[in-house]
Amino acid sequence: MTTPYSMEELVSLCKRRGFIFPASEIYGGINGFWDYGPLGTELKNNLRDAWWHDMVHCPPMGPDGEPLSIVGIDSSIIQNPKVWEASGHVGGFNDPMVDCRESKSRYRADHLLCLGVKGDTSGQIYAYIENDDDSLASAQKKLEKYVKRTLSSEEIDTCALTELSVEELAITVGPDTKTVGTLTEPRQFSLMFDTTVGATGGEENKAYLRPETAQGIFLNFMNVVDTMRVKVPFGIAQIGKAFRNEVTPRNFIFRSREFEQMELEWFCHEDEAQQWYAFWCDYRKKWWQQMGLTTGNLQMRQHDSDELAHYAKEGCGTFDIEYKFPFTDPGYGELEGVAHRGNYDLSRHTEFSGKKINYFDQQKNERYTPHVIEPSAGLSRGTLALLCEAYTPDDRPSKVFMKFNPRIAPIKAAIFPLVNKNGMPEIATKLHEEMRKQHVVQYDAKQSIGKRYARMDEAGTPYCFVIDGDTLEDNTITVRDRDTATQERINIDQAVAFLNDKLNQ
RNA sequence: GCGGGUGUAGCUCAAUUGGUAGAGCGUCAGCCUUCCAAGCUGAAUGUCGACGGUUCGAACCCGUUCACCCGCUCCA
Repeated sequence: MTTPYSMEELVSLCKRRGFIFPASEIYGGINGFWDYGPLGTELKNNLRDAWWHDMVHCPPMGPDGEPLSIVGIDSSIIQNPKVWEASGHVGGFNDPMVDCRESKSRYRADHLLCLGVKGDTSGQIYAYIENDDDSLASAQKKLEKYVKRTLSSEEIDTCALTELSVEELAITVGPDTKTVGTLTEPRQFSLMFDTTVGATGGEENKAYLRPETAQGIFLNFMNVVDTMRVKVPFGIAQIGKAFRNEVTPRNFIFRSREFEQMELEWFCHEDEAQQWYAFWCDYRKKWWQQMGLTTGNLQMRQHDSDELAHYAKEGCGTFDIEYKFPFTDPGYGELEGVAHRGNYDLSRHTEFSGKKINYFDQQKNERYTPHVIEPSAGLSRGTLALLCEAYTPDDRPSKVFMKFNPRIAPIKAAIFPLVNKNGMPEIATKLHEEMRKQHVVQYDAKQSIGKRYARMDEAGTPYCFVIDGDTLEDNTITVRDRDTATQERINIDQAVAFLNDKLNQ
């Protein structure tokens, strides 16, 4: 089944109803950046708060039935630049790229290898893609055609494309072309944002905006162990902005250059890591379902070994929780990655800083560097998934409504006087003032009741309380349900309890 | 980064072969209204994405640029 609506419709509603706007729009916008409007901010904050509550304040029970121990931190976006050398990001996020002018293809330079005849510096060189048998066969075929004979493996010289000189690159044939010299020189694509610390500037003061929040947690591992009386296994959580100079920002807020992450680093003994990995994969999928992603648009996917990140190679892999967005349909896009990072990060920081970063288990009398299971979720992407999931075309007057889970809906309820006279506004205003002490609610007395319902449908408000003529007689009001557009009548004194009850379901 | 497309009011879109911008919806005000964008009256809103050029005159033609969408590419 394909998505019954287009991304343009959703983007249009987000703009129209104040969820998301293009950043610096009056200046023509800026590629890869978006602003959250009033409703989008509420929505995102609700998702963020739900995560913090469910992961830090009230985490799930562990496999042994005991509550998990998780604490939160909020680390600086800018850290000592050595952090990113130790983490591998300075190396790993600086991929040299090569473009082919003829085939319009782009390759990672360090993923290209080259074939040539041994000892022959005047002939042609043929590039092929690493670990791609077809590409290798094609390159060898082209080389043999060029020298007009079959070559034995002893006669063929292989080297990395990055080792070629400018002259050699000029006589190189790209993987997907037959002419020489179509490949550009390898260019660095730095995925990390540079900035300068200090007013005087200068290269020696260069620093980076963090490309992930995780490192701030590893940096503070010993601080937390020394101050919080935590025992392994335990977790440290953090929510915050991260920055990446994506080559191609695309698909609304899905791949933006400034985004928010919700990351947990779960520290455990190596022997238990596999068990915790399975535990977190399972729990995190359930969590997303609880947030309202329940229609089968979620899937779990184990990474292939060749797509593992540099930090995950030591461990046992990465599981992606993916969502079927309208722009990925029928494919899926990553919402959260649950990675087994091994003890890569703590070990690297031990090595680069020279500081002791480990844990001593008094019971076992064992000192070790904990392994890490990392459920790393995208708050921005999660917000987008909630928007995509909620968007529900319908034949009602608004033609569409946002079917948010009440727990994460930006506005929980609206209070209307049926008509703006006869004492109804006074009662409605009083109810509104009572309700807003506990929940985000809106009062609206303007225009017809139908328009007010329609507005709330597009904002995704799950309940509308209406004070009508009967209220004056018997103290009852109607509650209109967003999803069914049906009403029930309750006593006005029970309205707050009614809403509390619905939001806690 | 490449190829294609789009850019006019908050949103969706018009504007005859170049003659200094309109509609619907929404928004706002008033009246009316006892339950689903109802009705009546009125109002506000655009440097036609930006810059430059051609022209007596450009939303329209040309160039550059920016943003968004689609397809490649990339994706910790």
